[in-house]
Amino acid sequence: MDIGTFSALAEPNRLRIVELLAHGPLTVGEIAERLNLRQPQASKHLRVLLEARLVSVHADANRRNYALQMEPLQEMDAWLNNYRRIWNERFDNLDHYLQELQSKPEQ
Amino acid sequence: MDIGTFSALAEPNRLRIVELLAHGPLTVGEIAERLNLRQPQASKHLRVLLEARLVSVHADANRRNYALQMEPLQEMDAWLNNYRRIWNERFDNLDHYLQELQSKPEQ
DNA sequence: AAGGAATATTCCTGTCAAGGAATATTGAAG
DNA sequence: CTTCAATATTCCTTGACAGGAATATTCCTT
Repeated sequence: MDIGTFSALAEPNRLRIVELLAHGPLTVGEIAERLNLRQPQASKHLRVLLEARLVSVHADANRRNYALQMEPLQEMDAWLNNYRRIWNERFDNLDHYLQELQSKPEQ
Repeated sequence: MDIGTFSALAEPNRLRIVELLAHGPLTVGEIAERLNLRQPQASKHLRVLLEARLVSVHADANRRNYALQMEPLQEMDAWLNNYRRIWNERFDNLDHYLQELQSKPEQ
């Protein structure tokens, strides 16, 4: 698991940017406006997200369109797989326990 | 999505602690030993993980057993759901594209 | 060529977090 | 009650990072 992903998402404004870009690519100005950020800060946060490969840029003349990149999130997803096993096991144990209760209803 | 989870995991040693605890609860000393950390740093990192609810403690006399807690990871999992939709869509699009190619093999 | 819009970068400052070293706490055993 | 083992906490220093303000860059328009 690449820690850069966690670091990038550990900042409130950057997390909001990611969630905003989930609905489609946006320009720096649009992001700054919707999140009530000053333009330089928006740029800086986007730079960090870019280095974490969480977004990509596509220059369109004066403007720059930032789009969400799924790879780091997919990596997170894959990383979580190890833990899903664990919490499923625990759930299974609970399940077995409940079935035990069912099979001996009045004890 | 709780940012505290990302912040806690954004530190290499803490991520390693979490991955270590995936195999079962451990004591502070065991964690420090296996990760080549000094005991105070291990304690401090565990404190952060505790505040992020990523681990729980169970005092056993002199020792303290730390165990992984799944809730924050499950929350991450739920948060990722929004994005799984997106990358599945894109995969579907690619899929359609490949089928188009198949239906017009020699063009 | 000049001006303006969109964006990036730089400099500065304050805050926060991490590691090292030392020390405090807690519990068990003699 | 003293000692020792396991763990937590404190103090200190250093480095990273975020925001503000100002400035640089790039590209379009006229």
